[in-house]
Amino acid sequence: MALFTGTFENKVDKKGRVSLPANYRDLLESTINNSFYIFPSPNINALEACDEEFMQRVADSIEDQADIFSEQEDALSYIISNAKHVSYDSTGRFVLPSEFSNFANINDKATFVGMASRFQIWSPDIYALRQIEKRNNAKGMTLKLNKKTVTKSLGGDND
Amino acid sequence: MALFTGTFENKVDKKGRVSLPANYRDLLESTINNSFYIFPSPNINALEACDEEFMQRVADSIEDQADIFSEQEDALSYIISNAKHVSYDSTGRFVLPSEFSNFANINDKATFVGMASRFQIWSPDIYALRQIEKRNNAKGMTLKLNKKTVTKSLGGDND
DNA sequence: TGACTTCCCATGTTTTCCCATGTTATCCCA
DNA sequence: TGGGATAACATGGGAAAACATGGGAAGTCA
Repeated sequence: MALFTGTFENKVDKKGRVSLPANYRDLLESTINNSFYIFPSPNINALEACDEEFMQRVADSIEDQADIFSEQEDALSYIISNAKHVSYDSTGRFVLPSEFSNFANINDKATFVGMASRFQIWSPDIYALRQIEKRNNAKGMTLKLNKKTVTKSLGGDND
Repeated sequence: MALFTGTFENKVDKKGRVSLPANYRDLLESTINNSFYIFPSPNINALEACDEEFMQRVADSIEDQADIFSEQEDALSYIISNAKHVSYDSTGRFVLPSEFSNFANINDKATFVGMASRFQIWSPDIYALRQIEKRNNAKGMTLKLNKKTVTKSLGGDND
């Protein structure tokens, strides 16, 4: 699975085109048609983006975890139904749909934020504020690392 | 998993290039593209670096400990979001991104410090001070080693 | 036909790659 | 074990490639 890391700021031109950061493109290169998915975040004032594999996990989670017609299903299907499948051209640019840039208050610049198996797209101003918060939170917070020898291979894993 | 040990001081040239200590390179040689990850430490005035396996552990741990799209997840993602994937060339050098050298007050020299499964990158001056502190703290301390024959927790693979 | 979208080419900047050099560490043989 | 030969390493600098970005032509849809 892709491992999106780092933060990048790119320009949005008058046509709504943005360069997808080059190393994100590398992580997506296995995908068909140089494409990925964008959807508005359920919780925050930003966009989320992911590859096909991740989106499939979301879809599978609906079937496995959520009772049909439940609120959980609502939340997950919100993602599915609002996700746009976009592809980037030979120069690495994609068109950020206007309803998405409106949603996330993105004007002439966009900040890409790696979130491991997916990434976010923010208005740089809004993200700058969030980043400070994030660092402050990170200071106090402890993350217990999983045991070593992560058994990706065993299929039936142990949690 | 890699075992980074020792301390090394290398020069940062005007292009921001630094030689990764040769024995660190050996430890990373199995990685794709001779690459590793750098991120600002959440707690100290230095940079942290690790291989892909370690970063994947961080990602997996977050996924296990926090719900997706949650506040908790967002805070824990500080490392991932700020980690840059860098690779070193055939002469063993990588480019230290300027935002990182600024963060860690690194100018023309950098100190590499092995920390077992990862390593740190310091401003030599700051590290020298910190080193004295560290030794003073260590003086009175007793340390209990793990049992020998490190059990790989999952009983799974030894490679 | 007009508005919008996609593709292609152009450009300046940044980054990466390649070759060169001096120094240090390692090897080898007497 | 001494000392020269050889290889490994850290470092400099220039050339080539990659990248982000702008603009226009061609294509598409209603």
